[in-house]
This record gives sequence, C-alpha cells and structure tokens, in this order.
Amino acid sequence: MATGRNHRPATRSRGIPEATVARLPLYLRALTALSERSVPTVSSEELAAAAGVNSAKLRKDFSYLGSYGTRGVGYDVEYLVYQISRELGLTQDWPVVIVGIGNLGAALANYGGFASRGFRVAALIDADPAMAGKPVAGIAVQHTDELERIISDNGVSIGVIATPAGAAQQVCERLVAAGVTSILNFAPTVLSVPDGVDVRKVDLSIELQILAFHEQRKAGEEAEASARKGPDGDMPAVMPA
Amino acid sequence: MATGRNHRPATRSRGIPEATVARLPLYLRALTALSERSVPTVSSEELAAAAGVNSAKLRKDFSYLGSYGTRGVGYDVEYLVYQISRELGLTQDWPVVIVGIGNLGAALANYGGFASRGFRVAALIDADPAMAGKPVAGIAVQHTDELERIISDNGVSIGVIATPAGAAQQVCERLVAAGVTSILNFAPTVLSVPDGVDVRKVDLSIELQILAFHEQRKAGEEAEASARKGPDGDMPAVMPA
DNA sequence: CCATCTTTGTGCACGCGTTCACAAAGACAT
DNA sequence: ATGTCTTTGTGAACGCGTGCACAAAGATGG
Ligand SMILES: NC(=O)c1ccc[n+]([C@@H]2O[C@H](COP(=O)([O-])OP(=O)(O)OC[C@H]3O[C@@H](n4cnc5c(N)ncnc54)[C@H](O)[C@@H]3O)[C@@H](O)[C@H]2O)c1
Ligand SMILES: NC(=O)c1ccc[n+]([C@@H]2O[C@H](COP(=O)([O-])OP(=O)(O)OC[C@H]3O[C@@H](n4cnc5c(N)ncnc54)[C@H](O)[C@@H]3O)[C@@H](O)[C@H]2O)c1
Repeated sequence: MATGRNHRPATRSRGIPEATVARLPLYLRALTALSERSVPTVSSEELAAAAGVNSAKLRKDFSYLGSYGTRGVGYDVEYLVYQISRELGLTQDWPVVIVGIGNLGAALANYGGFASRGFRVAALIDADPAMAGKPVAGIAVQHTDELERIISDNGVSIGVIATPAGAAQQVCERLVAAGVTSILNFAPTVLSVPDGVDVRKVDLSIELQILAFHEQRKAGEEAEASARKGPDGDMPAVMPA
Repeated sequence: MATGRNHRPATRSRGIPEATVARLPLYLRALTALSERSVPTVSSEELAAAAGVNSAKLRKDFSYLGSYGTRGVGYDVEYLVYQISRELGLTQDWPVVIVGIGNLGAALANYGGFASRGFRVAALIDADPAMAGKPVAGIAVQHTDELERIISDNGVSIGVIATPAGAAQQVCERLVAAGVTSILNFAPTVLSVPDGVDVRKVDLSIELQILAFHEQRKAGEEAEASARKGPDGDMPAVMPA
C-alpha cells in the first residue's frame, strides 16, 4: 500500500506545467462566455481580465499549447475553445459515478455543470439498501454490491466519493480495484492510492479554516493599529506538563 | 472596482507561508484523530504519513509556529492541537452565512463539519420568496432583503456563496458592502473584490477537468505503449478559416 | 511598398516551496 | 556522569511558477 500521496503527480505532463493545466478550465469558461456572445477574437489582456489572471501568465500558458494567437489581433475565440477542450480531453465523453448519495451526493447528482462539459453521470451508488432504486436527479440509485459491475460495464475511469469519511478509503479501494484511475474526494480524509491513480480533494472545512486564519490576522492587525501600545510579542502560552 | 484577483494575498502573513497555512488544517485533522485515540505523542514521521505529506515539510511547517517538539520523542498531541487551533483562529467562534439555499446550499447547511471547528451557521439567505421562513437544517431561511441587517446584527465576517453564477458577483458585492471580508465561492465565476477581502473558490467542474486531462494523458501513453508504430507527432489540427 | 501601431511569444530574473541531509538536542540506559 | 540512540530543527540547494520587459510578427493605413 503506497503512502497517501496528496495529489499532483509533480511530473510535467506532455510539457504542460501542472499550474497551467489547473488554469485551462478557467480560460475555457471565460472563452465559452465570449463565444456565446459571438465575440470573434480576444486579446490576452481582455481574456486575462475575464479569467482573473495576469496577461503574461495567460500568454505563457497558451504558449505551452502552441502558437494559436495572431500578433496585433489576439486569439480566435472559437479556435481556442476547441484547442483547450481537446487538450483537456473534453472532446470525448467521460462517464462518472458518484458514490454516497446523501446530502452532498444528491446535490452533485442534480448539478447541471456536469453534463455541460462532457461529463456524464453514469451511475449513483449508495450502501443504504433503502436508497436502492430510488430516483435522484432522474437516475435510479444502485446498491454498492453492483459497484464493480457498473464500473466495468460503463468503462468508468472517474469516480466521485461523497460518503462519510470513515467509508471513503474502503470505497476508494473498491473503485480503484474495479478500474477507476481518477478520484474526486469530498470526504475529509487522506486517501491512499497506488501509483497511477490521481486523487483530487474538495474540502470545505479546510477552505473555511484558511479563511479564518486570514480573518484573524486582519482582526489582529486592526487591533494593533488602533491600540498602539504594549504589544506583548510572541510569548508562547503556558506549556502543559 | 479592482480587477478580479484570484485569491491568496501572496503576502506572507505573520511569517507563515501560505502553503503552510493551507496544510495546517490537514495536520489538525490528523492530530484530532490521534487525540481521540488518546495517543499522547507523535513523531513527525508518523504524523506526516497520516497527513499524506513529506516529514521534512511537516517539521518545517511546525517550525514556523515555534519549537513545539521534543527531540528524541516527537510532538505532544494535545499541545499541538491547541497551538494549531489558536494559529488558525479556531479558538473563537466564526458566524457564517450561506447565501443561495438550493441543492448545494441546503447540503452545506446540513453539513456537520461546520460546527465541529468553531464555525456556526448564523443564517441561511435566499432570494426566492417561497423559501423564506422554511426551515433547512433546523434554521429558517431568510430573504435576501434582510442580508445587510443579518450580517450587521451577527457580526458576520465570513460568507458562503452558493447561488447561480449569474447572481454571485452581485451577492458578493452586497456581502462585502455589509462588512464581510472573507468569501467562500461555490459559483463558477471569478469574483471581483476590493483589497482586503479574501476569496477562495470551490469549483467541482474545474477539478473534474483537471482529472480528465490526466486521464486522457494516461490513456494516450497506454495507447502509445501498445501500438509502438507511426507516432504522428504534434502536428496541429486543421486551422479553421 | 513602407511606416506605424498593436499584440503576441518568450528570455530572464526573482522569489517561493520542497526536499535532502545533518548537527544539535534531548531521552534513556548503564 | 557518560554514551548511545532517536528525532527535531534548519541550512542549503534546487526546481517550479510568476511577472517584467522587449523583440519579432503581423495587421492596417497611406
Ligand atoms: N454536505 C456537505 O456540504 C459537505 C461538505 C463538505 C464535505 N462533505 C463530506 O461529504 C461526505 C458526504 O456528506 P453528506 O452530507 O452528503 O453525508 P450524508 O450522511 O448525508 O451522506 C452519506 C451517504 O453515503 C452513504 N454511504 C455510507 N457508507 C457508504 C459506503 N460504504 N458506500 C456507499 N455509500 C455509503 C450513506 O448511505 C449516505 O447516503 C462526508 O464525508 C462529508 O464530510 C459534505
Ligand atoms: N450542486 C452542486 O453540486 C454544485 C457543484 C458545484 C458548483 N455548484 C454551483 O453552486 C451554485 C448553486 O448550485 P445549486 O445546485 O444549489 O443551484 P440551485 O439552483 O439549486 O440553487 C440556487 C439557489 O440560489 C438562490 N438564488 C438565486 N439568486 C439569488 C440571489 N441573488 N440571492 C440569493 N439567493 C439566490 C435560488 O433561489 C436557489 O435557491 C451554482 O452556481 C452551481 O453552479 C453546484
């Protein structure tokens, strides 16, 4: 059993830096919006503003894909949408299974943003026998017993875990054993996976704690600025026995 | 109106690198689990394995907080839990509002992981008049008209946006104007906020697209390995007119 | 055809984050 | 007290990501 590697293979895939890959979906979203407004071309400056990034960074990102711009004009919106989609693998269909159809899993199943980008919910899976057969978002929930068959029959390579934390590792192992090689984990646990399997995590609690850290810092600075006297420094609190 | 800065102030807050701050919640979770099992001390090696990170990185992270370990023994679990909690600002209560009580917003409201770490759902807010007064997760949903009063009355500084993308920027502006300085955004949009406001985003669609990229790459490598003949190289596809 | 103007593509420098490797610190046994 | 053994804390090297700044490319107008 490999030790739980975080995510990010750190290997530069096909010469495209991981940081760039993470921004491509952002560019794609901005470009899709432009496309819907029938804007023919866009400059790196405009697109960068729409995506909320530095324009030099955006140009460098695109340079990894190839020279798709025209100097003095900008980028052809439609063409760029196609190129990024192709690079991200969105020109093909990705069947996805969601495991754990509770509050969150049901919300994910109902989420329209899935289908819009080539992702298709192939099955909803839950361990609760009472859930089996019940339709969620128009799809009948299937029991965990069927997991391996579902993965195999549908050629699923991407799985979403929305079970309680305690069940996540076990579910993960079954998914991987059945052939899944990419996992999006919503459960607050570190998943151990063999090499070759990618795991990305979404953790609400972590995000909030990061915000709280900065929030506290802001409050501290404010207090320091208003009451500019007797800063007691960094003395650590009492050390327990 | 400031241009939509992504997130991460890039400024090193109180000497603690942003990358370290992002890992502290991970360590805290692992430590809490150890604490519940009444484990008194833990070595950097063990804790690093539990958190899924390199042990040298973990030690360096902790060194930013101070010298809380004992050489030859390890770290006192309880003490470390306290120190990290304090550093993250989790020793105080953070009232949070959730705006947009649809599929996702309701799931978030029902999520137990909120309260467990000092975050308290102070109010649920939705624009739909039909939702007003309805209880979700034991809390009555309030109408958007009340937003400013709710923020002010409860001293809320952290807001969660779970509205459709089209409404997110407007909701964001109202939150900020009312005094919110940290925002967790689930809507797939780039939010523009003034300096001093932190935004973090959770985007399911982006995570899936990143997974799809690597998945495609794996499939490509596999095909290349099996059929080792006539690699047509990196010739770009047909250029549209 | 030439001049001008816009915008791309990228060389380069810098800073942050990661990891190795090891000296110093302390526990523990004798 | 002394020696051994474990584990921390950190100096140093390295690699990745970011952003500046500019030359080259091409459009556009005369
Ligand atoms: N609800 C949220 O907003 C939210 C936010 C962040 C993280 N999370 C995390 O997401 C996960 C799900 O949250 P939730 O609120 O939907 O919980 P939930 O209890 O509502 O749903 C969990 C579902 O998983 C099913 N399940 C349990 N064990 C299973 C197994 N072995 N195989 C398949 N299915 C199994 C249960 O039957 C249940 O339907 C939890 O780990 C939670 O911490 C939730
Ligand atoms: N459901 C998911 O799993 C999921 C996943 C990722 C991202 N998202 C994003 O999260 C957001 C919410 O998703 P959802 O599935 O819950 O959508 P939803 O349509 O079920 O819920 C949206 C809610 O927001 C309310 N609303 C609309 N405008 C508002 C305003 N101006 N002020 C306050 N409330 C307002 C609506 O009344 C509705 O109750 C969307 O932006 C979606 O793209 C959802």
